[in-house]
Amino acid sequence: VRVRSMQDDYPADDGYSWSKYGQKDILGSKHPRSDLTHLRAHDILNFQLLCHRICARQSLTQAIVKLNSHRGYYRCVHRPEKGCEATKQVQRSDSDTQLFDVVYHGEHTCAENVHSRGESARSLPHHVSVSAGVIPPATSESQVTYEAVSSGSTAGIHFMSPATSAGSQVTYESGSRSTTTGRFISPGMSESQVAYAEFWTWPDNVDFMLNSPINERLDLNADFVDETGPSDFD
DNA sequence: GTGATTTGACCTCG
DNA sequence: CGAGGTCAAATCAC
Repeated sequence: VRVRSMQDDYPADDGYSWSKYGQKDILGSKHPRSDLTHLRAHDILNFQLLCHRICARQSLTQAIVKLNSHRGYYRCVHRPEKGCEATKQVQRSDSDTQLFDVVYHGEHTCAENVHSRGESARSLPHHVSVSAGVIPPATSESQVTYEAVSSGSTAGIHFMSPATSAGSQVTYESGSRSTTTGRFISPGMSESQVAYAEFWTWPDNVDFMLNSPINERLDLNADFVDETGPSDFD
C-alpha cells in the first residue's frame, strides 16, 4: 500500500490502532548512531532488495543519497486481549518523500472501527470480498488497475492480503478520489483464493483490469459481498 | 505515574 | 552466518 501523507513522519490514518514494536534501518538512513561508514553487508542487500521491489533500478550511490527511511513494525493494539494478528510495516518511499509504502500482514479480527466517529454515517469501513474476482495465478507480480465509482467520496481503498496466503503482500498506489491505479503483488496466491478489499466509503462498483505476465489481460466486474453486515454505529 | 516509543540485543530460519 | 523480524529495558511524552 502506498499512502500519501499530510504529515512528515507517518502515513495517513488507516482506521486502526497500531502499536509500534520495532524499527529497522534501511541503507542510507540517517541513523543517529551510524553513518555510511558503518554499513553492514546485510544493509546493502536490504537496500538492493528494496530497490528491486519498488522497481527503482538505481545505482547504489544514487540510492544512498536518496534513501532516508527506516522501516517501522506495527501490530494491532488489540492483539493482547483479542488475539488480533494484523500487522503492518511502514517505510518512506524513496521516490516521493510524501509517500509511504505500507505492507499489511494478516487481517483484523478485533472488529475495531475508529472511523465510526466520523462526520458521515456512511464513512464506515466496509469489508468486502471480491467474489467475482479471478485473480491471475501470479508468480511474480500482477498489474491491477481499478476504478471505484463511489456513491460518496472515496476516502481510500485497501487491498488486504488473502487470509490463506501467508507472506503474500499487496500494494496499491492511491491516486485521485475515484480512480486509482495500483500494483498488486501476490506471490503464492492461487486462482481459488480471494482478495479482500476495504473501502472507507461504500463504492457502487469497482472495475478491475488485471494484467500479469501470465494472463495478458483480464477485465472483470467485481461483485461485492458485505461481510460485516449492518453497522452498529448508525 | 502511565502508556507509548526507541533502539540495541536477541531469535528464527534458510 | 546473514537477514528479517521481534523483544524488552530504557527513554520519552503527557
